[in-house]
Amino acid sequence: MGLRELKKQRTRDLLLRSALELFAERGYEETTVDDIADAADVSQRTFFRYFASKEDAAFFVSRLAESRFVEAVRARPAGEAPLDALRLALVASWSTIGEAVEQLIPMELHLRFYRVIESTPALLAAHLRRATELEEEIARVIAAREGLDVDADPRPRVVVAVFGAVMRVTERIWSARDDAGLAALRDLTATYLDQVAPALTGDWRGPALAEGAGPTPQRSNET
Amino acid sequence: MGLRELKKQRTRDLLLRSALELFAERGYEETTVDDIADAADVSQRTFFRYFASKEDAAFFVSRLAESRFVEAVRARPAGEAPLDALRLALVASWSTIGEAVEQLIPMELHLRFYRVIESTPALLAAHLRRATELEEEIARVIAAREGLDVDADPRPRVVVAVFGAVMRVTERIWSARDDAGLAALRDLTATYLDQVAPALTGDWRGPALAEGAGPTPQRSNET
DNA sequence: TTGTCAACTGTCAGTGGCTGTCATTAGCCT
DNA sequence: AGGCTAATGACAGCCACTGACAGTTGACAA
Repeated sequence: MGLRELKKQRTRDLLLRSALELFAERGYEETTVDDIADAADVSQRTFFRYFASKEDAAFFVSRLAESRFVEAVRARPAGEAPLDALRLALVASWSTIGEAVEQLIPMELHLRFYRVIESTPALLAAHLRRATELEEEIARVIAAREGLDVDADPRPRVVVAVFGAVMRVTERIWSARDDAGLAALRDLTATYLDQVAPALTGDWRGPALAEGAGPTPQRSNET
Repeated sequence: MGLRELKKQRTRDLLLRSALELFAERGYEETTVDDIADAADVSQRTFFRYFASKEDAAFFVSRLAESRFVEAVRARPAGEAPLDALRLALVASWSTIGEAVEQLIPMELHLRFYRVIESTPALLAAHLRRATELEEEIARVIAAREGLDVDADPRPRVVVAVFGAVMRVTERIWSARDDAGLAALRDLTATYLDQVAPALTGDWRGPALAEGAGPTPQRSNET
């Protein structure tokens, strides 16, 4: 790799890290692109040569994680039921995603920024839009697995949408908690996914399975 | 009502109508706030005194519709299962929403603008964020119905999230079709809601119920 | 090594969304 | 009629973002 290439990568990395640190410290809206550029010792114009927008920088890490998850879904054996495949892909990609993130920035910073996303309307909106795009991509993967046409059969999009909805509820609850660590997110995800069937049943007198503000890890070590 | 009050209402109405018409005609991003203000013969500053943002004007009508839906959910008899209550509230509020919208702008314009939302990333993002806020509100209503605590029991948020997810998939598909009328949306909604259970089942060899690009109204007149 | 090309960067100017300020206008009330 | 106050317009300024142009620096061949 040439010197030029190396410098470029260093600049992008520095910009990314500076951006996320500033976002996590003082907030997204309170951080101007000029601030980020100054922190990385480049001009504002240069920032926009590396990132299409302020938002683009904010979701750079998420993009990586998402692509890993899609790969994991693709790698699932054909026999599994769609919803199982999604859940197992999530479990399987967990560590892979962790490594990929850590290659760019400390995981601690990523988690801290995740809470900024949830508490910043503009970022949350962008996050949700990106999530639906992801869902469309995954719906096509699921449809392909089952030999179906996404436009002819509603089910692929519906399962993926349901799965995604539960994931988002989980993220939301998790980010509002005090123990917003990786383990807590994994446990919460499992708990909420377990609630899909009970929640859709008319009979809510079934097991309530209280799992809320308190730190009540239900299941772990599923890797 | 005084003259002042009347003039204010007229101005807001004119601004709203001008905005939506311009959005529908030439696109959201292609329309500047100055354009809207000019069309309504006021200054740009005045536009921002009536609407907090360009986006705020875009979702003014949606806000009305959503509040009607929430009311409808609240009005559902306590005996119904949560998912049924949501679906029936939707059916029940259909006409009420229509009237409320028509009071502000022609329904045709509203439907046309709906497609602009889906095709404009910034608007779609805002729409999704607003949708999750709505879901939180409805989750609390559902929880109250069942005598549960939203933070202690995951199920209220999960059902609502699932319902919302299906609604959004429906909107998306609907807006991409040629016959994007009210009746088509109603039919599509019913079709997709019917697919929740089948989609979550592992067995996808069941009834495929092909309903896609083609104009294939499945059920109507459920009012 | 050196000269040339292409890539990278900084500077500057400009647009659009949005806000604060202040003077002016116009409805309201006595 | 005249004073009070809400509504408005005009102006200045911030921030995200973009296009244009010029200067700098790595890459590569002679």
